Amino acid sequence: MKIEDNIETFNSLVKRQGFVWGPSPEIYGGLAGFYSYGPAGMALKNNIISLFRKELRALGFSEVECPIVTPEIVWEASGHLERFIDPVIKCKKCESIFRADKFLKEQMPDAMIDGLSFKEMEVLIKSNSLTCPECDSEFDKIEDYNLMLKTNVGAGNTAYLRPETATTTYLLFNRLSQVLRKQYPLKVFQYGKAFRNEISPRQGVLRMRSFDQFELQMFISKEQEYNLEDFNDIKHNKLPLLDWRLQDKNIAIPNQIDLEDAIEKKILKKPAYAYCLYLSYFLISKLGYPDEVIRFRQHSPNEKAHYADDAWDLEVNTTQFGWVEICGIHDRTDYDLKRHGKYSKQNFEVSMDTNPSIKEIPQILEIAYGIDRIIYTLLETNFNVEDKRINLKLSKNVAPNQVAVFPLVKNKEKIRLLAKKIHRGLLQNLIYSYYDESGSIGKRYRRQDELGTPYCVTIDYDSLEDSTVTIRERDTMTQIRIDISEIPMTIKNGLPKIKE
RNA sequence: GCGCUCAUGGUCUAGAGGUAGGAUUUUGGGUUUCCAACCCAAAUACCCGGGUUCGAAUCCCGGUGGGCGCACCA
Repeated sequence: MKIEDNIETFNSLVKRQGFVWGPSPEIYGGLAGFYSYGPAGMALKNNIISLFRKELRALGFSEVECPIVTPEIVWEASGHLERFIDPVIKCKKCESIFRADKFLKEQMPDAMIDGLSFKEMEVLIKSNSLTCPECDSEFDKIEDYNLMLKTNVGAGNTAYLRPETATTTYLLFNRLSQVLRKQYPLKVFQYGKAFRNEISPRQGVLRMRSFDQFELQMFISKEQEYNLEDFNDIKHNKLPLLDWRLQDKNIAIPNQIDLEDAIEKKILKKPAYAYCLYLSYFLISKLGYPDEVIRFRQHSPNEKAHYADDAWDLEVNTTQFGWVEICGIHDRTDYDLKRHGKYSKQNFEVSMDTNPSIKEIPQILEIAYGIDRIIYTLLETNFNVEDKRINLKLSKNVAPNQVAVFPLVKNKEKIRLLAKKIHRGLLQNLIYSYYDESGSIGKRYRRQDELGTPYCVTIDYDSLEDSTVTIRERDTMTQIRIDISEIPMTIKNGLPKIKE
C-alpha cells in the first residue's frame, strides 16, 4: 500500500493516533479555538513538561501555580485591559468591521486620536461624515472588542481569565523574594492555562482560545543584567539569530553567532538577556527538533508588546504554516513591578546589590513557551514517510511510549506470559512500556512507528530457552538479541552502532 | 467578522431526489518462528436545525465547523 508523503497524511495521523482532536466538543459541532489532547498527545505533553521541570530544577528555578481567574485590577495594572480591548466600528449595511482608532488615524492623519474616549471618536466620525470604505454606508456606534475572556465572581465582581501566566507570577514577587531568600536573580516558572478571545482563530492548535503556557521569569537587578555569572559559562554557544535589521533588508537566513560576539556587535544589549535566549534554546534542544528548522527572530520596534524593551521569538519552520513562534523571550524591564507596585500600593523596591542602602525595583526577563505550539511543531517536523511506512521520529525523551513489548505470536501461552511479565517489569522500572499482541508482528511494528516509539521488544521461541529477546530500533529497523536483564540499559543507551 | 468554498464510518474517500459503496481501521476467531501477509465472521457514517417534496444525505434557508482571501493576531 502506497502512503502519500504529504500534509494530509500528517493531519490524519494526528487524529487517528489520538494526538489532538477538535475543535471541541466535536459531538456538538465544536467551538472554534478549543482543542482536546488524546492519550498520545497527552503523554507527549507530559513528557515535555517533566523534562522541562527536571532541567529547570538543575538550573535553580522554582515552580509556582496561580489562579486562572483574576480580578480586573490586575489587568488594569498590567496594561492588558487597555491594550487588549479594541474599539471596533461596524458598517450598518455590509457589516465590515474596522478598528476605530486605526481607521481614524488613516482617515485623519493630522488629528490626535490616541487617548480619545469611544464617545469622542464617535463624534469625530459623525462630524467628518466618515463612511464605510467598502460600501460607503454609515457606521454603527463604537463597541469594544475584548481579547480577554470576562466572567463574574461572587455577586457580580468582574474578573478575567488570565491572558498570560506571566503576570500572575509577578503578583507573587513579595512572597517569592522572601522564600527564595533574596538570592537574586530570582528564578521562577509557571505552567498553566491562559485564555484569549481571538476574533477568528485559525491554524488549529497554533492559535487557540484556551492554551498552555510555560513561562520562566528572572527577577534581576540592573547591574546583574550586564554582569551575570551564568552568562560566562555559555557565552561561546552559537545561536541562529535573525535581528530586525537583517529582516529589514529582506534577509531570511539567520546568522549562526557566538553570544559574546552578538553583544560586542550590539545585536544583543544585555548578557543576561543573551543568557535567556540561550536558555530558551537549551530546553528546546532537548526535544529533538532538526537543527535547520530553528531560528531566533527579533521583533521590530513597532512589533514589540507594550511592556517589552527587547523581544525575540524562537521560531520553528513548518510545512503547513511556515515559521511558527514557539517561544517569546522578552525584556520586560521594571515595567510590571512598577505598575503592580503603584496599583497595589506595595513597595517592590529591594536591595539587590552588595550595598544594602541601594534599593531598586527588579527588572524582569521572561521566557514564554507555547506548549501547544511545541507539540504541533514537534510532531510536524518529526513526521516522515518512508518506504511503505510512517515514521514519527520523536526523540526517546518525549515519545508517548518508550518501548513496546510483543509476543511474536499470540497463540503460544508461554510466550504471551513471558511478554506480559517483561512488560510489567519495565513499568516497575519506570519505563513507559506498551503491550500489544494483536495482528501480525509487522503490523505491530508499524503501529508503534506511527506513535514514535523508539524501541520494540519481541519475545519469541528462543526467549523461552535462553531468556533473550530481540530489540528493534525504530529509525533503522535493525534488531539485536539481548538478555532480558539488558532491556532497560539498552533503551537508555540505544543499540550499539553496527560497524560497516 | 466579511467574501468564496467545503462538510459521508475512527481515518481517507465514491456517490447522489427513492435511506449509502470502497479502502483502511477496529473487534472476535483461525493461521503465523520478525516488518501493514492470508482466511472466516462482525462493527461503525451522510455536521446541526428548519423549509420544499409523496419522499431530502442529495435542492433551498439558517447555524456550527474546516480551507482560502481580507480584517484581526498584545
